[in-house]
Amino acid sequence: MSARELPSEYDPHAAAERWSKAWEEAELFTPSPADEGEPFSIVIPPPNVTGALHMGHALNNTLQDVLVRYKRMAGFNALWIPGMDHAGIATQKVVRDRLAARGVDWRALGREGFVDEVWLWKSESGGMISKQLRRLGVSCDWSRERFTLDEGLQAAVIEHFVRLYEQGLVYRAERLINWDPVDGTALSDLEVDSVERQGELFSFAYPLVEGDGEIVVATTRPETMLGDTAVAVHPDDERYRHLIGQKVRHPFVDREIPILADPILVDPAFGTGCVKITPAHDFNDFEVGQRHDLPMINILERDGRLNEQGGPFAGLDRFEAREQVKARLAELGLARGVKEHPLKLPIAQRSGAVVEPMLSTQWFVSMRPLAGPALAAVEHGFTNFVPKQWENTYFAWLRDIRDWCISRQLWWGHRIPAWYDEQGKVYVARTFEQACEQAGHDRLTQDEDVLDTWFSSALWPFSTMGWPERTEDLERWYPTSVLITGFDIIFFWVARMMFAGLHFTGSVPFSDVYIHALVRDEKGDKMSKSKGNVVDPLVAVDRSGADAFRFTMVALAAQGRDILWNEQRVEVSGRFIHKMWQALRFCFLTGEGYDPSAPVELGPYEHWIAARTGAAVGRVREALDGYRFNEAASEIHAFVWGEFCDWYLELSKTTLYDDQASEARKNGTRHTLFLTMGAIARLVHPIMPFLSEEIWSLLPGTQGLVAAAAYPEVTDYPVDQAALEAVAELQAIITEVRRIRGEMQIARKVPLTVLVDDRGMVERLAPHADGLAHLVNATVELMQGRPTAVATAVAGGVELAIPLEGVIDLDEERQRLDKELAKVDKDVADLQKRLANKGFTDRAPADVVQGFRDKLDAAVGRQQALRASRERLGGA
RNA sequence: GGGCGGAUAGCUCAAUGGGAGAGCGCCGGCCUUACAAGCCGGUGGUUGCAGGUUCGAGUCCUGUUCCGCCCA
Repeated sequence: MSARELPSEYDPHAAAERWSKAWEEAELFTPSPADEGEPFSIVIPPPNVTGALHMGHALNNTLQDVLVRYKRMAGFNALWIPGMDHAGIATQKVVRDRLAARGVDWRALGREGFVDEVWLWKSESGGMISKQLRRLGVSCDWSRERFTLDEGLQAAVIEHFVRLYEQGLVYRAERLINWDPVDGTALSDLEVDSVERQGELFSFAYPLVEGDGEIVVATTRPETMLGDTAVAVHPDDERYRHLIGQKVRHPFVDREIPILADPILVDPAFGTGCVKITPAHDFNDFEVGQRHDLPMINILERDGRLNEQGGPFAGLDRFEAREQVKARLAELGLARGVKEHPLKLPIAQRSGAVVEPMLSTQWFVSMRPLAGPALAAVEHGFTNFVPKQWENTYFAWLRDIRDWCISRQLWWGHRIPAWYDEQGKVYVARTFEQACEQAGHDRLTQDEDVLDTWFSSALWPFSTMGWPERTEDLERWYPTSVLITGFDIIFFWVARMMFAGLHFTGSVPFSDVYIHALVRDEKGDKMSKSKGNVVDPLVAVDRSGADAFRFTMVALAAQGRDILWNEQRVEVSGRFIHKMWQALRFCFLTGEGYDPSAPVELGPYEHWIAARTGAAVGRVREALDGYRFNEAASEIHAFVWGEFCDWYLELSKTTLYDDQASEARKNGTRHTLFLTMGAIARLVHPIMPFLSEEIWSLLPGTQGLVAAAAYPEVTDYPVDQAALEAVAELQAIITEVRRIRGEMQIARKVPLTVLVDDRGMVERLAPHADGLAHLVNATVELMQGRPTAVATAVAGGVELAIPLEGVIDLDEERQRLDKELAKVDKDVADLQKRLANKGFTDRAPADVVQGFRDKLDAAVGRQQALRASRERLGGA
């Protein structure tokens, strides 16, 4: 490859296409359990099959890919399993709406017909996200892609359910549950959000059965009075004590309702101090009902209309009924006023419907016995959260856990493996045949309901590897190494995987849980469709390429902090890519004569950049090992831009453009340029897979794909202390000369002489004359006599003076030096004070104290040099 | 009501208890044969506030203000 063939601009889109294909063909990401290396595994947090890629997915999968690519290159036998979940409610709704658009009533298709439609939908337009993910360059093993409704995973779910049932941990019971009247299904507690709204508190009176007294209660849901079976007061409340044990008459239905005392529920200071009790439609009232053995009257149909218990209001929608109840109570003279009242509405996450607490027979998982081990595993460090404080969130939820309602009144999902005979007796079994065996006949009908999608997701880390079979994958890669996910599903998913994993496999499903941030817009607002501030990651990828997008994500991914997305940052990343590409072009432009087999002689700059590369490798590895993604990105950036490009490339020119330099030296320089570019390609590969492949493929002497290359190791790069010191000194002088040029506004083309007041330094700098000439257009001479009309500076405690006859304003220079001196005087005083403190020198670690002594020495050296310069100038 | 997180340069964010940094922005200078998407230099801070622990605090403790999130 010659410079002519290397385009002056990098084309991220062409590279993406080329390397995606190459990876696929190489089957690099499809490891075998028999492969060498320590196992490293990740399972993807499965996105919904209905989902489209959003910023959260993009971040989540970028971070996973960074880790997997890194570990793979570092010699691990790395596996990343992708997949999706079947998203019961969401998917059913999507397909239902599509059918409706075609004028088809989904119910008319029947269960089987509808489910067929869903599978058809999935094969045609479902799983878009899995195609979108590829555009990010993810290196998951698509050959192992899973879907929570796959055959194998169905078997796992059945096993899960049946075993828990046999162990008494799954049960069927009539309980108060969250009912979504719009989707017509039960929900778990987690699928209901509490939303604050301004509402009203409606008061009305129940007339006493005996006498003409009344008792006034207040409610935000007047229609629930149709299900009231008690009125409660506080036992110590003087106002009502005489009424306890009496009854009131229900105005609409033929029922007498007892007045009872309940110290737990009733707050005498709130409202009238009397509370209506609707045990079948309120969680607190349910408790009261249990305490006092009250009848539980369900007044609702599945669709939110009132059932026959609603008396005159039967058949009305709940909200319509509310208004009518209020109106009728007013007509009866029982209304006692309305007050504005802030309330918290339970809202179904998926449908947005107001959820109704309802008495219903459902399947539940008994959580207490499962939560214990899941808590202990994290408490004892078998699984570690990063950042650690998320453990609190996890603990809090599990310590206060309630039983999990897992049945859903849907058609799309894992059908519950339970059958009923004519008497309603239940038989739970892995198959219909086994259920028949249990029953002794085959007159059984299967439970109509399906399981909560999360009931199958809970098995994901091992069901994807073939559980309940004992597969080689499981043996090799389970438990997984780390789970990377967002904090919003610690309850939904992480906790459930923990107890399912512990219960069924006997070990935690992952050693680490890395919780990443939420991606917000640049103002810090949550992205949401309704706000219209959603950024489509693929639009950014289209514009700037996947690598720029990924680098931005990684650079912003600081632990424990939300990401404020900033489109500009992607452009900045693009510039970094451009920079690397230009560096590569430089290597080729100057590398035309490179002969890998010719003799190679290395100079101090080559030794210097090698040592610096090793140091950078160490920092990047450390950052990645600690999940400090942003630190890895910034270390790479600082090394590539700030050291390799800014210094080594420039220094290399002194050799490459020097007619006097030997071929071996030139060859050594070219060799080092290519070698370092190779290190850079491997170093950045986990973050920028496409660019790095492109670079790697162009470099001489590289083989195969960089994705399969070894990640650089610190020990690959020798540390040459002398070279480090020599270049550090050179850098110090160059920086000083540049500053003087900048401050005095002396054009680069004006050559300068640097007088150095130290013979040793002059000698040390002699070999770097070309470097000084090239970088700052300056030559070095030993300072003699007392030059005036000079700009002065200090490097390494040595006085530097640059003669500027006719250019320099001596008064200004005096002032500048006085300012510098004041600074260094204060510096010296501070350091002396610190070191004079016996408390410090006695108690601080020796290396810290020594560090400050060195700093003091340096400051004193600088101080002396500055004083000498200042004295030489004389004057005011 | 309980819990968690955040507050550091104009902006976005870093900083194992050891002299507060980066990127962007801003100011000044450069078309220097890799890169003007660039190069060089510079400016910029009472680390929200008040106490405390410590030889030493952005960092640990207590209190407090504001912002955000989770749970009930």
